[in-house]
Amino acid sequence: MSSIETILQSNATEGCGPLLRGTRNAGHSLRQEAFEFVRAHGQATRTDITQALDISAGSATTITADLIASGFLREVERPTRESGRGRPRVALEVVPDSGFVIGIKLAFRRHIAVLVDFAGNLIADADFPSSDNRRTVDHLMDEAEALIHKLLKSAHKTPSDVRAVGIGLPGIIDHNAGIAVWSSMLQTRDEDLAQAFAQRFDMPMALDNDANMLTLAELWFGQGRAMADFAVVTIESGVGMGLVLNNELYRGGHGMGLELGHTKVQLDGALCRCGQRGCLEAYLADYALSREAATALDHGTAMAANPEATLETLYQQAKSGHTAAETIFRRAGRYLSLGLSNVVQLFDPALIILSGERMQYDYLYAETVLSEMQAMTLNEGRKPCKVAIHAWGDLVWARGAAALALSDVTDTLIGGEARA
Amino acid sequence: MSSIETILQSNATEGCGPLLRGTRNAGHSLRQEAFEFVRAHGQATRTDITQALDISAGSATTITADLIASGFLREVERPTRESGRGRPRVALEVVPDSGFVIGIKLAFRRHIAVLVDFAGNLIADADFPSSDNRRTVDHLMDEAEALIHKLLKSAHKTPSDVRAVGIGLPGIIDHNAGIAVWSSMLQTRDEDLAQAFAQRFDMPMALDNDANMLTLAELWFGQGRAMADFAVVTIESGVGMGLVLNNELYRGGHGMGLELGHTKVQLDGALCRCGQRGCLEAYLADYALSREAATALDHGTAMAANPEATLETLYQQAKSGHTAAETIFRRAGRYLSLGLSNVVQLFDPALIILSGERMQYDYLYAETVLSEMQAMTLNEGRKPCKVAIHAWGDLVWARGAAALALSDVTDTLIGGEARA
DNA sequence: GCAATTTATTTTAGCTGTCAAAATAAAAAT
DNA sequence: ATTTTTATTTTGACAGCTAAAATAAATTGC
Repeated sequence: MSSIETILQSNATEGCGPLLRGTRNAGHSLRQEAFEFVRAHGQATRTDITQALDISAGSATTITADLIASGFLREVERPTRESGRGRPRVALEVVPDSGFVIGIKLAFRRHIAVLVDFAGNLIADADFPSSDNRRTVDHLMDEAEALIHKLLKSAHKTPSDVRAVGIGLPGIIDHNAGIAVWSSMLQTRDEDLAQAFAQRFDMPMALDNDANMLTLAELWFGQGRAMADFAVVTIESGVGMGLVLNNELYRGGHGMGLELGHTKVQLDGALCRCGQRGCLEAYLADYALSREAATALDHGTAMAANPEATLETLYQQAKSGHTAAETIFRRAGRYLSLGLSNVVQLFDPALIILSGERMQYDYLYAETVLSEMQAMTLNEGRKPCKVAIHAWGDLVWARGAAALALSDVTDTLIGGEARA
Repeated sequence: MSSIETILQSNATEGCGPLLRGTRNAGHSLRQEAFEFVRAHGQATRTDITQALDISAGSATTITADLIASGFLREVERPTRESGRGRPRVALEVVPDSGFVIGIKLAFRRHIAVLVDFAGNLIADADFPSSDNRRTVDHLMDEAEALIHKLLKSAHKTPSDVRAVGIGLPGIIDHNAGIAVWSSMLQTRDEDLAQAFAQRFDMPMALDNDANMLTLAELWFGQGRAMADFAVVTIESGVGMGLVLNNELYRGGHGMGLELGHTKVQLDGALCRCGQRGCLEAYLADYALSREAATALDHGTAMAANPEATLETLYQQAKSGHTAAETIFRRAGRYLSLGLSNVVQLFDPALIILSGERMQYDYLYAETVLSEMQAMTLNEGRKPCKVAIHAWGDLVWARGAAALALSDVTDTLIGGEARA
């Protein structure tokens, strides 16, 4: 049995959002818990709620009645099941159009946005061309504005239908403050995007880095839903990581995300974009592979139009037996094993999800890489960490951003004072 | 200004236990919160509680009255302060002898135990000789029993005075299950120590690994008290780490602790005790240094009576300018920098505390090591991570174990149903 | 088809924890 | 001695639950 699991498009069972939140999850009101339980399971009966949240039947009635009155839940028409005696349970579900949120991924090449309803359904998506250059905040906001307009237009919605917006972009992002401390897309640092956004739009906005978006997507729509602790690792232009601890995204002590890519795997090792030496990224990222291509391949072949094409060529060469090209991927694979084993050693997650476009280079996630990783982790009596590969498309990132918006809006709308 | 801070004996201000638990800490009852607030601050007035927990003055009265009636709190006699007009606040404090707990560190060479009262005061300590060999669970329990007897006798207490026991020992420990999955001290694996303990004693027992004990000690009595996220790194026979996230000890996804020592810092690197190559430990731990001593020093000098003596010799040589010996420490130092920078990169804690006996080898924590670590971490706009060195004695470990017992017993006694 | 049985949900009455506001206490200032 | 100030306690009310009784809506067994 392989320990790898490849999932192409996880159109999960039903519902969205973290499952399994063990017993009563402190911090939230019962009202919110109940709502989230129903949303997580797609549909659920009052009795289910009674049992899951460990509350009395009476409370379930009161709370759900309240949520129904507020327009967030409704009873399902069609009968739930046939079997069993006694009064049948009647299922509840989230009213999908009780609210909509937008998730946006800002990136080079193109920006992507999705419109998601309150039940987590994808309603529409849109994209917008993006340059490869650094830009001003103002320019970025122009792009976001155009993207949002395009999205809303295609879905026949107006800005007033949108309850919140989640935005993900690469770089070091202070989620709490809504500040882009540093981003490869911006010309300047410490930009207050929350403020910039608020000046143009009248919707709450949540900001985070792209790796966290992806992790949220896994937590809300993917395999992480049933998992209390897991890590997501992406290899793209850089190496990113997101971490879920106790069903919640962990953003590090200062709320700015984690940097697996700049973890050192070799003293005085390969030169990294960041100027330091021996970073994991310097062995794994696009530029790390393509710069070696120059040495391995003929100059003509190697220096293709752009780095991506170079990489593609290199991959084809390796596939067809070119020894030097093979070696390049081989080493990258070994460093990936090492990096993953370090993650396991330090967090002991139940699952690591490898995600991102570059997962197509199967040299990187071949069975050997995974088994090498297992071999490199001390395994005294622990369950070995599972590894899953998710090769899903570009929309996920934006869906993760939508999840961010969704959880924010749930907190304020369902949990907070303000009731619709 | 140096970023290092050396603390010899932190007889902190007053009180014990985590400070600063931001706003109302979900999960606990208000009653427990209030008790913990008073304990954390040594003493606190009702008004302090009102403000800190953001509750009404009336509630503060009710809750404290209840805790006083239960015998856990009492009013402080001597006036709190002189200044100010109006009715003076009257301070409350934990009744120290409303309960006692025992903390035990089981180790090679000697076991240590401490008796701590409910206010966190150290009442007594005791030790007991221990062999350097693996032993049976039964034998280990014999030793624990003897140690507990000795401790209680010296303090003129009986087992019935003890509300709980915390035990720390090296290895892979499943805290939740109370099982020693693997320990260097035991002959066999997967030993159910919780059960073995319950058969001999009539007190609740909590088990954890030694690095976590040390971390708890920092969280309860040391510098970590005011810190929501921090890491503790120890260099002893191995390299251990404990992590506090959100004011709570993080034990990893499977509750068995983290393994910084077996994090890989070099592909195909130095051979580690665990059988793998390139572990951080293989560059830092006692055995890693002393095995190189054989090469660096004269055979006669190198192979001293025991590894510790060897290490001591090596250190003296390095101090007095022996180049090879210096090189050994130098390299260890650089790998320490690397290991620490990886911790920062992955967890982004506000503070790393270096702890353990071996901190005396100041080559390892010299200013250069620290600055090298800073240089190795990507620092785009983040606050640099502070590093503190704690050179405190052997008792800390046991005090950490006591903290474990204390927090357990607080949960059940103050928070739970059972009221004294 | 009708009563008995079973399971789900709603109603009811009551308890607990918490709050706001008023009352009381204990000091300093005048 | 009186006023002012601040701390604590008392009081009355309410929100959020719960347990238990009542009601609903099926199935099963005659």
